[in-house]
Amino acid sequence: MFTHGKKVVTRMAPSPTGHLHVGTARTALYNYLYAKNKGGDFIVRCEDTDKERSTAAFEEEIIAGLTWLGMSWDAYYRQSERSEVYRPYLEQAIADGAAYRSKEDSTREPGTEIEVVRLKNPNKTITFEDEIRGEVTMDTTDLGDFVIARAIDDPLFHFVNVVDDHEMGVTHIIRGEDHIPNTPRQILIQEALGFERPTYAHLPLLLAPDRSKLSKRHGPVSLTQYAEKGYMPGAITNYLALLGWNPGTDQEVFTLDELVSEFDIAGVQKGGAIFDIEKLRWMNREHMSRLSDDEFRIMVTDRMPDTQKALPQYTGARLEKLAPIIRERVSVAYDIAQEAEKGEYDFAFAAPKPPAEMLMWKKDEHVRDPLPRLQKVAEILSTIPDACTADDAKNALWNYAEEIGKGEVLWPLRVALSGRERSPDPFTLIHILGSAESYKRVQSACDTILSA
RNA sequence: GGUCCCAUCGUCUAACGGCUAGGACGUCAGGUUUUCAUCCUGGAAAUCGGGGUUCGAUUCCCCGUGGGAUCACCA
Repeated sequence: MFTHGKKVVTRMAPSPTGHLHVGTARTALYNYLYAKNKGGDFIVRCEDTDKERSTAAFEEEIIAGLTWLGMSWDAYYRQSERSEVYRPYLEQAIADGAAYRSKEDSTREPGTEIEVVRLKNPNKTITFEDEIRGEVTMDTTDLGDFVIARAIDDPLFHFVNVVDDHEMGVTHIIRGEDHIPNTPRQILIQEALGFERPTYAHLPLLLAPDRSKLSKRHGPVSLTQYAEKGYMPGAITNYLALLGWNPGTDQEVFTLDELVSEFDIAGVQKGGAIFDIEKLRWMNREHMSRLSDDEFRIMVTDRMPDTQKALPQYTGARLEKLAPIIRERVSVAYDIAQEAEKGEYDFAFAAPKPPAEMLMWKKDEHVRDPLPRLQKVAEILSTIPDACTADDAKNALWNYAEEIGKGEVLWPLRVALSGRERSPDPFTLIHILGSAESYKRVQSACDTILSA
């Protein structure tokens, strides 16, 4: 399996200074998929050296988010607990003449003299091979002797990053293309320290619909917000994987395990990709359609608002029969509550009281009195068992509907049962409500017409 | 502004010099034994521009244009 003898190690290095961004989740995913596809290790390294901005809550959110998405790591590090590993490397670099101490006026606190450590820049051109973009060349001269440590025991990002990647045996650095400009200076540090150069792969960025960098002002960008809306983790990893990568086939729906076996860095796109919420919704719908009836029922029960649960005819059994109807009308779990609050499913839990006007089938020029049709329907309803399938109901009513005219019979029936202009078909409604309740509702509609 | 990256339907993408530029989302139209939804079928929709190289460019090269990233004693 390891054709080159060396075990693949990838890492994701988030800094806990903000919510877990979907772009960060995607970077983590690509690292995870690549490592697992190669039978290697995926490690998470929390870059929390910025004491001012790092919080335990954000770190917790990152861990929870990755776990929720189904990713697991082979090692977890926290830079704040590794401060002692950097100093020897820093001292070595100084001893080797690759870096030097420099007393300067602090930029952050003017007037305060500090002793920073600067890298002695050899001022050369760096060329590195990017797995996604090919050869990238940059002149490091304009970087100057850049600062690698604020003090001998306070190393900066680039230095820490390079040392950690080396110490942790990271073989492939897969990260956002916003890190391309950082690469030459990190390579300079590697060379100063005598480290082997890892393989680089810079991912295209996630963009907002206006092609600018995806940020808060474009809508939800934190993973938590999607989780709360009820997006399925498998749908999110699936969508994120396809945003910038393609498997080379027309398959679009994948489980996480399938992604692991199909993933290939060669299929990664170069250009930035717009985060399209509509396609994510479609993807989520695809994943929801693969849920078992039991799984979906649990989701529905969980998302149904209390106002619905308080309705007079609300029962678990009724909800279970309604679930398939809901499934074909929503794309995300959040839609369930949304639709329910709009009253779309009230008919299942409370008897409606449609006005006489609504009971009339108006597609036809000759509007006829729905009363006799409903009376006949009620009569038929009384002959079928309460627990019936939609087909049972259809078989019992179809001949009469055909004889009179389908719209003339089915429209008033459907409105009598649902109280709405638009709803599932009447046979399905009868199945959900039972023929006894259906009978009552039809009778009630007859009363409405009579008293109008 | 300097440096770097990128460029196929509105969006995500396929076609790694060779059929009529394919698929998906969205959209539009028709059908699915009343409405809505689902589902099915069909349609419209793209190679940024200009030069090369070649028998032949979406594809390779150059220039332009456009978009993006980055220029810390943050990460």
